[in-house]
Amino acid sequence: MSPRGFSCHDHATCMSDMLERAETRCRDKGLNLTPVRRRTLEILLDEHRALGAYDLLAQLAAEGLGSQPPVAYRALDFLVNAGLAHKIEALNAYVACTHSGADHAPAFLICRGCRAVAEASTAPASGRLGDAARAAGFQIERTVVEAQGLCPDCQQDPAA
Amino acid sequence: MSPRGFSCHDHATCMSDMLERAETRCRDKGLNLTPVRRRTLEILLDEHRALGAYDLLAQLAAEGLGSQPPVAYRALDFLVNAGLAHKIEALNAYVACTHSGADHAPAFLICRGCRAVAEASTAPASGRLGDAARAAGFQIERTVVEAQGLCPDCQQDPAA
DNA sequence: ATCAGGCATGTTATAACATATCAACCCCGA
DNA sequence: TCGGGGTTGATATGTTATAACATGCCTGAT
Repeated sequence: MSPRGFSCHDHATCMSDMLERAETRCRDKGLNLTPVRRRTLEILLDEHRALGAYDLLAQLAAEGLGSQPPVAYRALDFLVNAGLAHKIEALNAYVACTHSGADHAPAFLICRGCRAVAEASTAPASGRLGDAARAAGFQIERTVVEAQGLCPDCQQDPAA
Repeated sequence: MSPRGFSCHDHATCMSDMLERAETRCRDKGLNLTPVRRRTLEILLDEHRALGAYDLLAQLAAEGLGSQPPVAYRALDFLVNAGLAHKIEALNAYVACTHSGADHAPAFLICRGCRAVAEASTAPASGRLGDAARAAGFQIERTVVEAQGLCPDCQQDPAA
């Protein structure tokens, strides 16, 4: 499970690490990590928290990489399909994937204070939801598992 | 876990049952189940699947119960806060609660074919996500657990 | 060499989801 | 009767997401 996201870390190394993995992954899978897509991923990695599509778009626009909504949504779709980013349904926002390995069923701890997101893995079909699905004859294709609350830092915060 | 929603049942009885429970619950808690709120719940119960706020609004409007978005959102907020309905985050849509008991941490099986929704319960802090949260010092306040896929009926369907 | 096809991007417009704000009303208790 | 809380009415706007169509660019087949 080892979540990531609420702990201090060498951010520069973390980012370059993840980017490199993303490039390898795309090369291996025949995917085209174009400048807009790469830059979108960089922004997500850099923030290390959930960003709305329009937040991203503003950044991209400021850098001359496109200013209309489809630009952001296309880049995000690509990243999500490539497994390099995830959508946080409870926030309508997006985060970079921090488990750069193979396909996985992600689960998230989402801080309502700072929108920081820690990613963990779930066993999709195991557990009680899987039992319920099997009992009902329901075929699971995708799972959304998100816990909202306060991260250690924000628990200290007066604003909390 | 016993999911509900993909099985045949006596719908009329189911509805009147749930409505009665909702009324009892509101009376006990000093909540005011007004006509708009009650009708909104009825529509959700009747459909037995995820409805968008604007779908609901259209129904309400057709019945002369208000035609502007706030009408629907207020009613839905009330029902969600009262525990009589849930929001399906992955669809930005709403369903009637089928576990009319006390507060619970719901989990959903959502059919992408017909938008039918079965509700189950999760143990919020148990399981692997709870482990990860404790390990990270994260304080969970709310969980979103949603599985998307195909219900038994839609698995047969040619359109699937 | 050229042209068809795929893929990425540019551009405009609009759909779909959600909330802020203020006014009016109604009921109940002081 | 006055005032306050809660509900509704109404207008406007904010936020998130996609449809639809045009353009450019590379590449491989002929």
